[in-house]
Amino acid sequence: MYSAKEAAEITGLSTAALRYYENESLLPPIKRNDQRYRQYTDEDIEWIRMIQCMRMANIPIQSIKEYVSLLIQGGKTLEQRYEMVQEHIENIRGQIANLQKALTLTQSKLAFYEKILKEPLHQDITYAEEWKMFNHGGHV
Amino acid sequence: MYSAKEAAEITGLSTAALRYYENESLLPPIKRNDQRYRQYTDEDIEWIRMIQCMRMANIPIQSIKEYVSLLIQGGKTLEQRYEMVQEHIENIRGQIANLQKALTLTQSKLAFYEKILKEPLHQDITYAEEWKMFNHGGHV
DNA sequence: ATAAACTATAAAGCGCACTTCAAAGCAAGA
DNA sequence: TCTTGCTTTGAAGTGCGCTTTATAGTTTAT
Repeated sequence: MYSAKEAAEITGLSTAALRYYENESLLPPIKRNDQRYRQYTDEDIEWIRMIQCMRMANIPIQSIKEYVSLLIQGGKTLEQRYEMVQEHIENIRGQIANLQKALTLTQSKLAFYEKILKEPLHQDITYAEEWKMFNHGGHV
Repeated sequence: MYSAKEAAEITGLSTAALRYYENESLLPPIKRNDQRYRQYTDEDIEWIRMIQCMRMANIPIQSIKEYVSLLIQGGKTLEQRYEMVQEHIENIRGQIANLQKALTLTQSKLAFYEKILKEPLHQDITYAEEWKMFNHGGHV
């Protein structure tokens, strides 16, 4: 059993964020002691980690909420959850693809800068020319 | 030369977003015709595409602004820009790493669901158990 | 007895990246 | 002339994901 503060330390979230998640029904209602203080179980911590994983994938709070709702309803919602997870995967793949594209372009930019730092040009390049230069293969 | 509407169509942004970028100095001041309407040049469009690339990498407006400011100042800011681009690359790599991690876990989840859909369990699993099951290798 | 440390709640606030609104102007076509 | 369509501006509004604030309660140490 962990206090609010401990749960926050373990997960790296703030106590406020944990309460926010609970209010938004991303977490089940956390047990309280007779002082009405929250007592997070190991299962709660696992649960929080799952939410962190989903947040890491930029899944919106609302979608997590829907998923959690199905999960709590149990076995008969399995197919719906299966479909949601498939969509999440597609979404993550899309994000990765975008980032890869941006990474490639940004690396070209870096290479371009490295080249100029080594062999300085004796003439300034306009902003758009610079962009074109690495975006279209080094020719203005 | 493109009207506001055309520039919006070409880039996929809204005219409002284009004005917002201009106000925030992500774009240089766009030329106007004698009706005071904006006239986007091909260079402006290229410029916008660069911003879109940076936004795709989740680079905040403020950072783009700083980068653009250096770019407009020209050649003597090359090293600063070089460093910024390096940081952007590290940042993008970090984002990709996070997404890869989330993707792996989510794929495990999908595999877990597929298995259960084929060979149904005759007992419900609790939420945290389900998570543990795929997160820790299939054992509760 | 008092202060320090932890907790609780509801409500308001915040930073970001836009979007929407309201009021106005110009220009071409019916 | 009047409507339609495009544009302008500043200001206010929106949605998200929390954070901060204000107020209050309990327990432990000094």
